[in-house]
Amino acid sequence: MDKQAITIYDVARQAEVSMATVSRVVNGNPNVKPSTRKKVLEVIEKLDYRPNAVARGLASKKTTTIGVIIPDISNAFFSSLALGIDDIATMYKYNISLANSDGDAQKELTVFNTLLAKQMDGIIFMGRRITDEMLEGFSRTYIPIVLAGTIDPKGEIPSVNIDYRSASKDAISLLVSHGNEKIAFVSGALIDPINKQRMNGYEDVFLENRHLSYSEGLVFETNYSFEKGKELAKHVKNAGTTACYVTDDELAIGLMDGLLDLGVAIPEEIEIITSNNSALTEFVRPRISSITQPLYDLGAVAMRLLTKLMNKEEVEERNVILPYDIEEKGSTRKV
Amino acid sequence: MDKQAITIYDVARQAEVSMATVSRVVNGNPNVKPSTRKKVLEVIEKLDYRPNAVARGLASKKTTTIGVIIPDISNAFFSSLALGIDDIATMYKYNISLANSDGDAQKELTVFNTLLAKQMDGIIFMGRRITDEMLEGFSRTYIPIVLAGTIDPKGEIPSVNIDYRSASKDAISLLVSHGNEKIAFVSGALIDPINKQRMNGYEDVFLENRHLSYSEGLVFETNYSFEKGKELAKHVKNAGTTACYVTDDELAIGLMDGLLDLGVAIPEEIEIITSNNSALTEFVRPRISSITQPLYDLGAVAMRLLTKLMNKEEVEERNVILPYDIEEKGSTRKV
DNA sequence: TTGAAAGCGCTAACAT
DNA sequence: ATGTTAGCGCTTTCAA
Repeated sequence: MDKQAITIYDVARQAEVSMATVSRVVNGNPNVKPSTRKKVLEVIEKLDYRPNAVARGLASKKTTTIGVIIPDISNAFFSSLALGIDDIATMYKYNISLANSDGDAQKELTVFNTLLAKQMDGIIFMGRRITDEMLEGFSRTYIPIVLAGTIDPKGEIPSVNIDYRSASKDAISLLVSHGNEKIAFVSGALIDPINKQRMNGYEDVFLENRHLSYSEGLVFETNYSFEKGKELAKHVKNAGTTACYVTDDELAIGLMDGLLDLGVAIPEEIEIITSNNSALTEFVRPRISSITQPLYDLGAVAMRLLTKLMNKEEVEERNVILPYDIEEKGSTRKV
Repeated sequence: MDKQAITIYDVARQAEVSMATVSRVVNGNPNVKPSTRKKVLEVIEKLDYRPNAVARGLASKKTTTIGVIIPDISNAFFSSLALGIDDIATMYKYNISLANSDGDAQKELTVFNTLLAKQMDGIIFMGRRITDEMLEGFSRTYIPIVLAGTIDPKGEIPSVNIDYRSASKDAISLLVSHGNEKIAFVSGALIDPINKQRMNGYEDVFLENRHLSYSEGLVFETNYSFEKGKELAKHVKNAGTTACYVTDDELAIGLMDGLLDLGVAIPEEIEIITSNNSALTEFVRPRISSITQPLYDLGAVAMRLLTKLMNKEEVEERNVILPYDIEEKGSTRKV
């Protein structure tokens, strides 16, 4: 027996008005005489009536719910974005349907489709890589989609990011300015567009500093995890590098931990700079220097952009680039 | 113009069958002749028909969506639970509506109500404290609710937890067995039921070890954050304690960092043991010893319990207690 | 300012 | 095995 037995019809009957009037009251439509509004409100109160959002969604074709596809909710980077998304969504009275994709292409597609079936008003997609199938799925629907902290190589989907290429270039240039000549590039999958951009930034540095020579032996591709970083430590050390740019914080922390185990002094012998400046970078000793991305804002702005798209407002820029900075902490030398 | 213009009716017409038959095919009802099933499937494919889950929800009174209320999505403890919830939810074909509450009582109430309005089939609640209003809200609805990693002092709401009292007692007893006599209890809000239980465990230790005397000066109440832990370091040191039990990992890491800054050797001079064994405890040097809670399982089991409740299956135990353990790492001494 | 009535797209008896 | 027919609870013209 559902307690949710009271419908708009019950309220209408008891208040001796039509369903339409109740609907108007509930939706704050001004075209209601104050006295009848009052009467309706009283009955609503008395009956403890709660509008059924599903019925409303069917009738109005709006669910006031947006879908969020996230690779890993327990990952500090993405959950920070999610927090920003949630805050702004709440501000604009939207709810969030959250779906973890494990970064699995098949699962992304599946959850995307169920999100569509559930009539989301919009979708925010986060992922390290976007498959062509996914892109095609995006283009086959008319509901607005925004990428947060996620790159569409074709630049067709509205998105919010920082300039990863320029950021990594700056980070690495900083290391160059410290006199480092053998700088390692420690990254997650190089096929990921975001890492491709970072790699471009790495290469840019060589173009500007002709005395440096690019060496494949200084590029390390692995997975985003503490353990992988730790495993990599000896290879990084053996490569004779004196500084590393790392594309993920956990990876960077693992790398540093491994290097410390090998007796390497950080930052005296090897400098490290990472990419996300998540809280983790503040928890370790020494603190890890990092590119600072406005993680929360990346999510918040993406959500704000989505609201505009959902309202069919004009948006001046569909591919938003947020500013970054570099925070020098304990894992890089003071000069 | 919605691309989602094709309805079950369109399919029915083109396939020259009734809506009911299409519905049967879509829902895998076996009472359909293979040949007509095939025909319907073809039309579905051709038209790229996707069932509207909102309409289905209205008609069937099931949304196959569950609500999840979480204090902070970017907190390692809760997001680990969320991951477990999501995995099992996906396994049982449920979607998740996620709502961040900031641990704010008012917001919890608000999101709970919108979740009800959106006709969730069930709700998983996580929070550090449950207000009476919230409890009353829970009791006013018939949809199943499960608490994950969250304590209802009255024990009325189905829940999944570990035995926090016993766990903290064990952790502290370990510190006693190392010869410590002044053991600090460093906690978040003592009013939170979970911390009350831990406090009880702390007190239990004194009952069993008459040579120890309880002192208020050894109980530190603060907020869950790295900074607060760091601030607390000097007070903890000045209190002359030689060991601390901490109820939160970030707090513990902050405390350790602060103590290290003060030149205190960990674990030689002060031992630390924390409560959640999140990945963070592995990132710092020394590694932090911890009670190990099955975080993922806490969420997974809660979700599994919820599915049973939603299916009106008999459940033997509505208040599930999962096992814990203690992992001795670098912040406690080997004996 | 209010009401009547036609859907929204689907499910679920009930027939056949 | 298939079709008919009511709804599900609400919004939204269109009239009045």
